Amino acid sequence: MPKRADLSATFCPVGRSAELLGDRAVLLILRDLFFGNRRFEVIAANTGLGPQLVSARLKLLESEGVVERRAYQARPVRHEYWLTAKGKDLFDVLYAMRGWAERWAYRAGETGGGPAMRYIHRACGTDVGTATVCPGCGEALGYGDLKGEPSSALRAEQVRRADR
Amino acid sequence: MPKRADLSATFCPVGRSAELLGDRAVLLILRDLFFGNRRFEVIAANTGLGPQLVSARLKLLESEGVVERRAYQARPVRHEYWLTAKGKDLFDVLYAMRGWAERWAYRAGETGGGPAMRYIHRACGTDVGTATVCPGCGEALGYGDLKGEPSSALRAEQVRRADR
DNA sequence: TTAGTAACTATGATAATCATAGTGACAAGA
DNA sequence: TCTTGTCACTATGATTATCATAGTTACTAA
Repeated sequence: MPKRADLSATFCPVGRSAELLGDRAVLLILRDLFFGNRRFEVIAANTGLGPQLVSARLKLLESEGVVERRAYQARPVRHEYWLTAKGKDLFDVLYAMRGWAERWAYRAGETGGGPAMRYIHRACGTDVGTATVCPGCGEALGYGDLKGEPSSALRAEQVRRADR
Repeated sequence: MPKRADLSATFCPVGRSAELLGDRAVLLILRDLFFGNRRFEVIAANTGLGPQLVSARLKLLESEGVVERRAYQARPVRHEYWLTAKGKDLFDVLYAMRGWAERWAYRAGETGGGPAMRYIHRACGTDVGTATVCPGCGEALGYGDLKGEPSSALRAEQVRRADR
């Protein structure tokens, strides 16, 4: 294909986000980062993406200020990838995507009853379902307020992916 | 590139959403549909996408049950594209993308002071900023609760795009 | 008959992606 | 020392998606 169209100049905010987020590799890597996976190999394995794509996207995310590289050991120098404040602020987007999928993208009983990924409001312990406001205490929910727990089906899949 | 990897089988809800939403063309078309643009040519012009891409993505969105075709005239038969309930439920995702862009993707003063796109809570008239809960009355905000108003810079861009 | 409109389809050049294999820098054990 | 192992990548070639541009279909209106 020819060079992908550049959306960074548009005044539309969805267009500007789409420049970065309208890419499956970026979304999958962000998901992993929110999940706590910070190592290159772990991200590559869990996303199923090839190493050149992971490398290219992490460089892009770093240049956009969404991710930062931190050395976790010298000799040999090795790095981890951490979300910046700008990166953490993308939580709402991924959480909304997750909510939509929970409501529309599963056949009945596919995950064994509950949601594929359960979220608990840390402050009050309520299972929030797919809400953006806690149904227990009425507080608005953002990154840090929630504790995610994958269903057993999802956990099993992650273990399978790690073994490769 | 080779056939894009299939994410429809993963148990991860973000992965399932990314299958559809991890694509700039899809996001731009959805944006237009939420904006009220329902005609093929209008969408093609405003997104800047070529007609084959628009055609392919609208077919995809229709097959996913996100969009439905409605004839708006017979002789010659012409169709418009409308969001279904499943489609309208994607509002939270696009609204979160917009919020993130408003907070991070503009240089100071680029839009002339305010946000690129302003949202007003219909029920109480409050400008909600980028909140998911109305700062005026405390209600949770979803599709239908909000009235969007593009900034003058964004309006000007839309007019420019329409003239082509 | 000619021009116009809306919604597409066809064609060819180019670039992004996948699968697979390979590299560099070091540590640990035999 | 030699081999094996780990982590984070880079290199290569086949394949396919995308862009730009032009063309098609089915009508209406002048």
